[in-house]
Amino acid sequence: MKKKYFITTAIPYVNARPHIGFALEIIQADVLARYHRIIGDDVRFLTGTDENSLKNVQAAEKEGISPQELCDKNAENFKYLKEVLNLSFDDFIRTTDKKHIAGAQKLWQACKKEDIYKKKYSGYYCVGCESFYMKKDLVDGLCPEHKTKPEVVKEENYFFKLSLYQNKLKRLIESGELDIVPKERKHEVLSFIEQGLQDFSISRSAKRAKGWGIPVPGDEKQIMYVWFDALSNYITALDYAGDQKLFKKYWPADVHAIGKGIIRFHAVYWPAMLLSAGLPLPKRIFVHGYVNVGGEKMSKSIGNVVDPVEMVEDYGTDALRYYLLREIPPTGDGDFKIEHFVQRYNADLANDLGNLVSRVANMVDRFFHGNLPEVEVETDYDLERINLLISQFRFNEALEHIYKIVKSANQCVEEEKPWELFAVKNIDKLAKVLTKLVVTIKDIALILEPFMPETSQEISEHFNKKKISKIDPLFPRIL
RNA sequence: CGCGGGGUAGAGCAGUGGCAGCUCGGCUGGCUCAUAACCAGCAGGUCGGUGGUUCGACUCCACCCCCCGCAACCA
Repeated sequence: MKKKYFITTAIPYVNARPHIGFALEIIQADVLARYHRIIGDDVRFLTGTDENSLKNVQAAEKEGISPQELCDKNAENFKYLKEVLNLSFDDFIRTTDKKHIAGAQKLWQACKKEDIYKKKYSGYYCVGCESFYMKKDLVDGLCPEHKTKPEVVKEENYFFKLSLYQNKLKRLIESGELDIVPKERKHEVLSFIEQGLQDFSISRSAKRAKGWGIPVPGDEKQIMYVWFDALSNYITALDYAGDQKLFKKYWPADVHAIGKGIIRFHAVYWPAMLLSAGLPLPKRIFVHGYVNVGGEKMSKSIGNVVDPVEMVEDYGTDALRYYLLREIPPTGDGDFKIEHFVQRYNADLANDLGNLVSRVANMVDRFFHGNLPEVEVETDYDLERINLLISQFRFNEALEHIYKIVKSANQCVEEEKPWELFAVKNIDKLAKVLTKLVVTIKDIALILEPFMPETSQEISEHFNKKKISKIDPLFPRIL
């Protein structure tokens, strides 16, 4: 019986194009998914889009189309990442999908009756922003965006009794039953819980949401708070509201991959919702950091948003995958700089790996006309170590380790000097040396598969041919 | 005292109670199979500051300074 492995990413809003930060998240998840398939697990890898936001209504109005049309159009930008980034996700959930809407409502109803209650709420509401502000966020009592005086709006919403779950959540997280990686994030969540959990609003008035969103079951004047809606995607995608075949097979999630900005929703709200509904909790939450650009936070107003699609058009999928996985620390913040990208590309991909492959292919071609005699060789590198690092989410270190093997292969060429062996006609030794190099390259290709699937396949195919010919540069240098 | 992360070579980053390390860049050699690639070596650091624990602190503790996120709908 195969072990199942269910991994998810967060579902981003569709009102902006995918940026490099989300690319990091989904690529990390892809590495895990691919790795677990290789070790024989029954993998399901889910991603999708969060579409029930008021912003979509506003943007659609501007373009003169319906919110659904806008979402349909924008969701394509995210689905398209599958080709652009060579991702292996099996399912793509949209929060406007029928099965999602039904599932979110089912989850709402599955929550304990006493956990959901109505409460009057008042706040400062800016008509321009169509959102509430806390008093402390106002500038001289005015909306920071529109500089207008917000209305004091009183509204009755549904609340979730999060406070009830404080101790239970603390216990589950402390014990690691709900594991949060890395430890710093776990401590952060625990310290947040210890400060005391407040009940949170899980609905808003349908009028204020302009009717866009998932209606609260039994009360069409209210729609669900987007987080209640969005979080449920992890089970609605598994047909939680349908035949539950997938749900029974794959839930609970083995890993939720998320960014540090939404950890509270995943580590506190979501488990509490599941507890209330009597459903199993995810096993692990993997929290990555943010990708800054040139030392600054990526933002539209600064205009420094990096588009992964453009990067791939310019440099290729595997180059981007490699850079993000190697250069950005898996759980800390990283800095994206095109100069560093070029440096990594030239040094690691072109000079070390690409050139190794070229020189070895060329020597086999030149010295043996592509036909290596069969010889036994031994290798001495530790591939298990790399698997361990991947399973611990240490992608950068795993790649570093792989590159030690690449480096040692290049050293081996220098030490053995195959061209000299050829010159003195020491063919036995020459065959051994080149065979060892070919075996090493094939192993490198295999172990690289989760990180750079296309490159891995290209190398494997070339070196598994009966006749090994010269090969075109895998990564031409960027000048 | 709101929460969290960080300060190590020119740049980017690892790191561990016991000689400070990696990559890039710079310099010097070697090699010619290869994508002007590869290999060896050299230069470059008071490991943010102060105090403490210790035979010994970059590492542990305390305090301080500086940078960066978050502070309840941003991956």
